[in-house]
Amino acid sequence: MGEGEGVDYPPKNVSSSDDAAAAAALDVPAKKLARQLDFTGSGGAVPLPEQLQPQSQPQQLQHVVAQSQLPLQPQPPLPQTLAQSVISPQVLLPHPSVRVGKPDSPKAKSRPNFEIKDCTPKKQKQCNCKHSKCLKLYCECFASGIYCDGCNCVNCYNNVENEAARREAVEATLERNPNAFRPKIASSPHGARGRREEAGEVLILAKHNKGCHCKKSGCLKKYCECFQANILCSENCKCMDCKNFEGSEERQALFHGDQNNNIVYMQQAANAAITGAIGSSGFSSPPLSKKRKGQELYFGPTTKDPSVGRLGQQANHVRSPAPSSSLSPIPGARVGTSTVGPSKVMYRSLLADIIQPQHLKELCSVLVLVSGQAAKTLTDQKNLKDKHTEDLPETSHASSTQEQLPSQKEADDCSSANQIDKISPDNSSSDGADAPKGRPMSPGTLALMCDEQDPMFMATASPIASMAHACNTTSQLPYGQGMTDVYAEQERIVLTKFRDFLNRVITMGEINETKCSSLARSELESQNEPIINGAGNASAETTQQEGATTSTVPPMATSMSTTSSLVPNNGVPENGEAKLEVEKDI
DNA sequence: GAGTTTGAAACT
DNA sequence: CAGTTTCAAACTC
Repeated sequence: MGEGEGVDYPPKNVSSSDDAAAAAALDVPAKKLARQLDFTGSGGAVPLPEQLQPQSQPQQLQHVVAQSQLPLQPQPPLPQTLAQSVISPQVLLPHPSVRVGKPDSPKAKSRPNFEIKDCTPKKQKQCNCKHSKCLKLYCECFASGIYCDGCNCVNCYNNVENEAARREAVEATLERNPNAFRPKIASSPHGARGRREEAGEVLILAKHNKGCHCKKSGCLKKYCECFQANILCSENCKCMDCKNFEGSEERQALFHGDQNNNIVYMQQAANAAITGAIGSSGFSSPPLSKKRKGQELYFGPTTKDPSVGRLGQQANHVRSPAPSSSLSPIPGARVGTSTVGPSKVMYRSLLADIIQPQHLKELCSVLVLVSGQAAKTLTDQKNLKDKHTEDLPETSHASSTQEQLPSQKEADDCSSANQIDKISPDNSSSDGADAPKGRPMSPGTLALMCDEQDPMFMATASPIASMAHACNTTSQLPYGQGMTDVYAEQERIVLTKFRDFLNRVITMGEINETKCSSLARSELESQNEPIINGAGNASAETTQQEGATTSTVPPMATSMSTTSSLVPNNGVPENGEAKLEVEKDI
């Protein structure tokens, strides 16, 4: 069924998109809304772009609105963007639902929309609005910038048929709040290096722009936008009796007690492990902007002044995570290395100490190098091949020859560019916006490049992106298949190398696991005490590892020193140069 | 599935 | 800007 078809919606007062009719229809059911719309319509001063024409296609309209109102806003979480840009055909705003997602409606229709979260298809939200006509922010679809489609709403105007009314509503909403359609959740601008993903949390860094105002839910129910977005309450919040802070017993109990969350928890713990593996400890320092509501008591429970209470909480919490840990009856739930008491079971990533930041840089360098070399090698090969065929009667090969020559130039550019250190995060400015000038990216890649502004990510991505950019300043699509092959080869090699790297990491982790298991087992035997850490039962057969439990695992630096080994062989450069010389000779 | 609770959005 | 009302989602039974 199509968008806004009668099956899903009650009979509309307006079946056409006639503006006047739509406006009239709006007047019928709710004068408030009519007034609201008149208010904006008469204003005419709504700072909406002139491109916002009634004749605009929905998507166009949305892009226009989006561009006007969402210029520099922090990007929403990636999955949302992916969902919107790749899947949803009725994308209305590029920053749709940073509004917190809504779980599947129990009344889900037979043909639900889908969105992708973490590459997992998921039903799109479906509203149940009755009185708002889906033209107010009450409506999650409207707020997310999407048309209602397959929703259970009544008297819905958030569809193509009522585009005029909808547009007015958008204007009205924007007039009230220019940021109404902007993401509610923003990544912390300072969290890039302080990033830590606590077990049971996904978006620790993210922060609700406006903050919640919860009073009774303790911010531990989905009434709370922060909780629903899976982020901690921040200093932006004005909530009361908040339990959605780092170290909260209730919060941890919530995550740990619910068996349904176990899988999620494990996955997130794995994320934490991976994240924590970068650096010297499993968990890095606590986040800087987390409050501790329990300490509001010290400032007075009615303290609503953020400048006092929040900051106080914040400061207190930042300086001493230990108290919260000591308050927590849940051992090992999540502890920083500095907060672990002797009786606590400390979780430490099996990858701790293995990967160091410089290793990532090395990895990036290698990937860039390999990619450039692959491009050069491939184009050289093609060139040689073409050179040979050039001698033959020129027929259909002419075009392919023309393809390859510029490609060769690009390859050269790449190789030279690769000699420059492109690891610098400063180069991260080459985001998706540059993509049109550079290498055509897959939608997914493009989405990644566009939406992920995490400096760390960009530091990783930028080399490839900048390389692609640097390599394609002179040519692009016109050269078609030839470069496509090169890109494919580059991608293949880079991914292969990255896979190899990950395999190494996994191997190192497994070694650590084995040793930890042995240690746990030995302690178990010696102390006859239960080991809480799940690693304890990992392998009882690995007793041959006993005796080496105190030895340090070979640091990743060792294997990373073989980062160069990620390169197929060190002779590749020479090889490439040799081929280059051959070409010059030709 | 109906009724209640909750907090954001809208309104005064 | 604070207080109130409206609204729809979340939640409970």
